[in-house]
Amino acid sequence: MRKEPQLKQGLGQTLMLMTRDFQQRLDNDLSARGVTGIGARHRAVFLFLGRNGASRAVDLAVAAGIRPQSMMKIVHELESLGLVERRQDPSDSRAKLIDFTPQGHALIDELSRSTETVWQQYADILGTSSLQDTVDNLNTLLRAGETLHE
Amino acid sequence: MRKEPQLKQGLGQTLMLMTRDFQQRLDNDLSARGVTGIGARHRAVFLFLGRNGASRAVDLAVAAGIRPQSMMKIVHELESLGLVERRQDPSDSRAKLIDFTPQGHALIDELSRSTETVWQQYADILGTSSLQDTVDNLNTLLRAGETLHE
DNA sequence: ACTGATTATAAGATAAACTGATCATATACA
DNA sequence: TGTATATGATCAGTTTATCTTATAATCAGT
Repeated sequence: MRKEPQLKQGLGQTLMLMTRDFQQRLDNDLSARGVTGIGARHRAVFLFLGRNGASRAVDLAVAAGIRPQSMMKIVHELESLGLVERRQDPSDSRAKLIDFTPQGHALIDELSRSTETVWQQYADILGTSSLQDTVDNLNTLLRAGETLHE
Repeated sequence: MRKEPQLKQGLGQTLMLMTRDFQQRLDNDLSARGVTGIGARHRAVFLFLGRNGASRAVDLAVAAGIRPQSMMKIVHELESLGLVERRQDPSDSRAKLIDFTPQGHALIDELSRSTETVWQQYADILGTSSLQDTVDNLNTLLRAGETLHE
C-alpha cells in the first residue's frame, strides 16, 4: 500500500522507532517474568551500574545523555524503591556513589536476562554476525561524535 | 577529563544515544543555514510528508510512533507557523489531509539537504556501504517487529 | 587564601506524550 | 433501511521526562 521509504531521509525515524522497539521488547519480556514498574530510564541506570560498578550521578547522567539534575530524580525513585543506595565517595567528600542494594542485585540479574533475550530475538532476524556488525557500527558512529556533544 | 564513560554500551543505550546524535547533527546543520525553531518531532512530520505526500493525522502518528491525539498538537504548531495546512479529504469526509504550504515546501528542501549532510557525515566515518548495511539492518529489525506493536 | 571548576541537589518551568471522552462519518450486515 | 461497529479528528486534563535556574559544599591550582 505505502511506498518504500527512502532510507537516507528516514534514518532519524528508523533510529527513533528502533529505540522504541527495543524498549518495548524489553518491557514485554520483563513483564512476562513479573517485573514491572521499572521504565527505560531506570533500566539505563541499572545497566550502567551493572557494567561500571558504583557510580556518581554525573556519570550516570552523561551515559544517559541527560542532565545531572534530571538524573537525581531517577536515582531518588530507585532509592525509594529500595533498589539503589547512595553512599559517600571516600575519595571526594562532595561526591556520592550510587550502588545497588541487595534487592537491586536481584533485579539486575532479571534485566540482564531480558536484554539477552531481546538480543537473541534480533539475532534470530538478522543473524548474529550482522547484528553484531550493526551494533558495532552504531557504536563507532557514536564514539566519532562524542566530542561533538559537550 | 575523568574516567572513560562508555566502552561497551548496551544496545538500548546505543540506540537512544544514536537517536540523539542524529538529531543533534541535524540541528547543527540546520542552525548553520539559519533554520531554527523546528524540533525533531516537527521534522519527522515534514520528512514523512515529503516522502508520502499529503497525509492523514493518523498516518503521521503511526509513522512517528505516537498517538493521533499527540500528533494533533504537532500539526497545530506547524499550522500556526504557516508551514502546513489541513484540507478536506475528498475520498472521506471524516478525514483531513495535511500538506505543505508553499513556505513548507521551501523548508522541506532545507531539511532534505541537511539530512543528506548528516548522512554524508556518517558515511565519512563508516564508509557508504557499511552505513547502508547498518540502516538496512535496522529497518529489517523494525519491519520484523511491526506486528508486535499495536 | 583566592579563584574557578566540580558535585549534588532543590524548585519550578516546559515539553511531549499519555488517557479518556466526544462528535461526525463511514462501513458492514441483518 | 436501519442499526451496530469502526474509523478519524479533536478537546481537555494528566502524567512523565527533561530542562533551567539557583544554592551550597568541596576540590584543585596558583
